Amino acid sequence: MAEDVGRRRMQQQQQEDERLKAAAAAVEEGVGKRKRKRGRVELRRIEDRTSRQVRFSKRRSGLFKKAFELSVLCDAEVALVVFSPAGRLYEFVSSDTSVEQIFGRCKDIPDTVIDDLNIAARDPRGYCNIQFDLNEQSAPESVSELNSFAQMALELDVKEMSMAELTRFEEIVTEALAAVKSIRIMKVAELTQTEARLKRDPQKKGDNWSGQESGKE
Amino acid sequence: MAEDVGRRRMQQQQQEDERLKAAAAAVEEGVGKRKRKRGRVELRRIEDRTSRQVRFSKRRSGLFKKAFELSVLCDAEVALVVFSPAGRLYEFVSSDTSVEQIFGRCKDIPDTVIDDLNIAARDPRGYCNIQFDLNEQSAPESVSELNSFAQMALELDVKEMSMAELTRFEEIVTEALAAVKSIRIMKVAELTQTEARLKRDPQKKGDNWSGQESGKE
DNA sequence: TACTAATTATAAG
DNA sequence: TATTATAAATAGT
Repeated sequence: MAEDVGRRRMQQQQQEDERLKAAAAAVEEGVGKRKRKRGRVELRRIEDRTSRQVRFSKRRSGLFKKAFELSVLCDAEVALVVFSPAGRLYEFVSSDTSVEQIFGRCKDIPDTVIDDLNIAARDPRGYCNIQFDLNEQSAPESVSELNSFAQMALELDVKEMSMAELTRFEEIVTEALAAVKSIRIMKVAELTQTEARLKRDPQKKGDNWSGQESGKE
Repeated sequence: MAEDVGRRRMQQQQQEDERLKAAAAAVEEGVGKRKRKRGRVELRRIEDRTSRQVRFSKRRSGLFKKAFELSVLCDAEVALVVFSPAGRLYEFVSSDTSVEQIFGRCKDIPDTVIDDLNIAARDPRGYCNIQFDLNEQSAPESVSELNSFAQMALELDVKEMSMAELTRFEEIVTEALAAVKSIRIMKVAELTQTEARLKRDPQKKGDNWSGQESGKE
């Protein structure tokens, strides 16, 4: 209604006003300390080490979560590899394919589009058979932690480890433990949900996507 | 302070109330069409093709943007590959490296597949370097536990585990952690002895585990 | 780590 | 594609 519209405009106006006020205040202050507004960031490398670390952690979580959601919601295959500035590896792969396999498929496909962000889109032509059984219901972060562990477990020889390495390894096992715990917790949640679902739809028994394409929607 | 807390709770309560109101209103309306609230999504595959396509497009953009930002802000190396449900390939790589190069750093493990929830190897025996024959004579119980863990990590499919198995696995990881700790402690003792010896015969070797960052990321 | 204030992302239209 | 109400992510504490 008119009232609604009016209120909306007011809210927007309010926000705009705030910005202007803040800007004006900043100018009037004439101070060089530009306390950046919350939530906003300049898109450039964060110089402060600690700050960078913290943001890396937060944004990494967010990124992996998004990747996971995309894979589930849209039935897409996603492979994500991130090296922290410290060189730690985090990875996520949506299907049961290996990272090698997914990345390997890129080689044979010619570039079609490349935009300004270094994002390339290619037309696979013959590679359209995407059939997977998504089972993932878990947190990507935990998963990548677990992967880090697995990788180290494979690469390292414990008896030859230096103290630093051993200490690091201990950290990783700690992380792995956390990861397993979180996976188990989510499993519990999952089972709880399933239980609830079964009460409503006693027929559907799980998220089994295979051969469900022509079903009722 | 109590006021603060109270206010916070009130805000939360308010949000909750809104949801409940909306829900109640919907029910009272007696309309069967449950209009999902804007912005919210259930984390499951979108059945409707068109809708799925649209969301894929939007979310893909968001994901790539996030990946880009992470790489710039946090100086991280990022490689992202996405196959749309239609089979089209999108990729992003930070820096000037290629996808293959970035990924190459992950796969020093021959014949081994590690993906997000699958921790598996075709022939673990040949590649698992974790051998605790360090002190054959006095091999503590924890060591064999750790071997068991490594074995399981290689052989088991975490996402397929039942609750019981997952719980057991968690126990084992816990034990593994204890094992690593004890090994490290032994190492400390060992180094202490060595140190004393080195005082007469100085020949130190540095063990630089580059990229040491305290804590988690 | 948790919280709050803002910014962003995004589902529906 | 643009709009907008909501939900999420997240910068700064």
